[in-house]
Amino acid sequence: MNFELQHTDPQSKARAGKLTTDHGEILTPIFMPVGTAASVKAVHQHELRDDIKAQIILGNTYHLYLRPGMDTIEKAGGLHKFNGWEGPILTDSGGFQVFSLSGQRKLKEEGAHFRSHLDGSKHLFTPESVMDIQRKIGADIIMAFDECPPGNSDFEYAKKSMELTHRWLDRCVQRFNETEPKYGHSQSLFPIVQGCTYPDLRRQSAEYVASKNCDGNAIGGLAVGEPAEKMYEMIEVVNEILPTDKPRYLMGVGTPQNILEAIERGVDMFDCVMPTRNGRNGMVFTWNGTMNMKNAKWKNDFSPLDENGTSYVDKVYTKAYLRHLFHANEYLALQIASIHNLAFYLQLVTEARKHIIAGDFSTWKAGIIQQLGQRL
RNA sequence: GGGUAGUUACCAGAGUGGCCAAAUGGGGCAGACUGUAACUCUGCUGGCUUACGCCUUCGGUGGUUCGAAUCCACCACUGCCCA
Repeated sequence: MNFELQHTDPQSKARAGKLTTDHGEILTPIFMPVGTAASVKAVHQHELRDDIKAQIILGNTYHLYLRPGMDTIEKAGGLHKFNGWEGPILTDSGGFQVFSLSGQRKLKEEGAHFRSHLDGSKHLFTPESVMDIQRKIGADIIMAFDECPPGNSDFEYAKKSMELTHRWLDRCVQRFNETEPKYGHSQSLFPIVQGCTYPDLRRQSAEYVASKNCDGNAIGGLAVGEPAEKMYEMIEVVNEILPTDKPRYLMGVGTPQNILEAIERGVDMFDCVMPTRNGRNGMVFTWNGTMNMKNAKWKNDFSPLDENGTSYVDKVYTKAYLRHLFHANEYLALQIASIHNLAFYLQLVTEARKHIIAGDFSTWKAGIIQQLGQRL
């Protein structure tokens, strides 16, 4: 994998770059649609590729390990073959599930013991097993196994958690270096900075992560309950330390505003369930703010879903029609909203990239943030 | 014509003397959602009120009772069965 830093915004830390994988190029900053269970929910691959113009999608170690299981993924020839997505894929390590399914897990030095949310069966994830699983899944970018502590963790817990994540990182790197890709294309391991909302811990973690000299670096443990300003502050602290010649991935973030703020602070890659999950729940993102498509106000609004949108769904379907589909509980509602929102998120980062290259990112961003804050 | 069951809020449907402005669904109106246990979850849904609370409701009218959606009488309407 190769990363080329192409432009840096003169007014800020925003960057434009090009990431090259064996499955294709990724122009940054980029948003990566989340496809947890080998599927970006409600969206076909051709829509992702041709309409949304997704350049890379996510999969999830925890979910794929439980179902369909590694046996099936291996027999399929890896995740790319299994789900028919020919572009780059990144897999999350399951560290976040250890956090979000916290009622069912026990953390130990060796790894995380947890129960399946599907059938209650007991499992153990270790840094080594998670590397092995991600070799079998075969994503282009794989993530280190970390602990993601809650945003309101106290310093002592955050410190212990970070140190555990660092020890796990050593083991991930070692296992990664001892093993080979299975399907003829290369894989890169990204380590994850933790440290909660404590600048000292974040610095320490960023130093540690940077010292591993991996192909790219991730910032985890943000947008987990802390105020947005804290998140921005942590991004600034961390990006002072993470190398500029490697891509930086802010995990799980976020709102369009969050993404623009993070781009301005030097982040290159994003993923978030928001466009898809919130879309399925009726929320549509536009340049002028969000719309709750279930609301009565759209009942007889026959204007296009989004006049400024780039997706075909924006012109073909009206607001009134989408509202009707949500009320009628039609599957098409989920598809339209998901496709629109993902296309919007990709348009957002594509526009950001253009303005970084044009050299007026910060000015442009300030205006856009204003518009995005509205509730339509 | 005879018998029988019923009539409860937008709909369906519990409730059969006080704890009932009335369970529960659905529908409706809002809100939430950030490395997806999520086509999910939360709140509201007679009127006035921020709230406490007050007022008007359970087919209609009249009655019994300290007190009625609940008991009685008559009337109206509906379903089913028999002619």
